Amino acid sequence: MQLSNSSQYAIRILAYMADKKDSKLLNATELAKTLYIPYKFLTKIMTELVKSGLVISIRGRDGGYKFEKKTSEIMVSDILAIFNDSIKNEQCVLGIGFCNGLCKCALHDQWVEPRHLLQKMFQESSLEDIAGKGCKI
Amino acid sequence: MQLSNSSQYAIRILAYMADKKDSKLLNATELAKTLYIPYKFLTKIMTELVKSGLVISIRGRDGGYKFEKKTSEIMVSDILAIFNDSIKNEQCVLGIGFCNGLCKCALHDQWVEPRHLLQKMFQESSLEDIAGKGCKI
DNA sequence: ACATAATACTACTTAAAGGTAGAATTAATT
DNA sequence: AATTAATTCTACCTTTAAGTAGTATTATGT
Repeated sequence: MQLSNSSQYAIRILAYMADKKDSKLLNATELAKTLYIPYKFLTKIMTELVKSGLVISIRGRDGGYKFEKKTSEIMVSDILAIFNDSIKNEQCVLGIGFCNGLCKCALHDQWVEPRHLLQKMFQESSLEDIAGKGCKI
Repeated sequence: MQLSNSSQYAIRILAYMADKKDSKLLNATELAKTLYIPYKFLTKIMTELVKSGLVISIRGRDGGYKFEKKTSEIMVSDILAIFNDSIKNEQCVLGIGFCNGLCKCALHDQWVEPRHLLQKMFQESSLEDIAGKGCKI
């Protein structure tokens, strides 16, 4: 019952970047060291974030990453979507095919509220909101 | 963001068994067919449940499984514990080492309430409560 | 032009979850 | 005693997530 490592890392990276958004560019080496994320894995994740249009990359010497969009416009749920970690309404806690009003799983009724709260949490938290909150590690 | 297959299967199996608890014994073949769970994987899971003391197995002809404890005394959280799927208080949504009051992750404050609701859901749902609710598949 | 320092790409390796196969064991019925 | 139908054990296979390695590409500064 947890997010994938990629999602966790991505949120931590972007929250850190949001905190430091005054600085022009942040490069992979610095991010990896600061956040204790394996360098090669981090660059893989960053490339995903670039392809998804959340951040821009500048290659070559003095290059690095910066946001493409405003941090107030990037929600945590947007990040989860990139790594197929979204919590969908149809998602059944017991993994049965169709879990809705007609045919619902044994835990369906209990699951509705926590799921909704999770969705709300991810959909309503922007990077601006969470920037610089708490520790990095 | 979901339970392991083993946990999902185990809950579905036990909820079904709780529903049919009038019948003396339920065997793996019937459970696998009814619940559309791969037979061999189901027996593997059942053996875990036996070892954990939730159910008793009777070997040999006319054998099968039945509950060791009352279904009102088995909570969903007990099942999750068997498959290392419990939601713990220390569990950080962003996977950082120590996420508490002193050093907390960027999403810590938002995570507290959903996590608590999830824990509550699992800790307060007994097999008796969820027996026979909804569909099986 | 060249050296340097950065990202991007391709491919591979490792670890864990998910699932399968087959033989061994057990117990009831005949 | 033999047959049958059930669980259990050991070992393996498959798939996916996680992580690594090496090279190619790009752009800056000298």
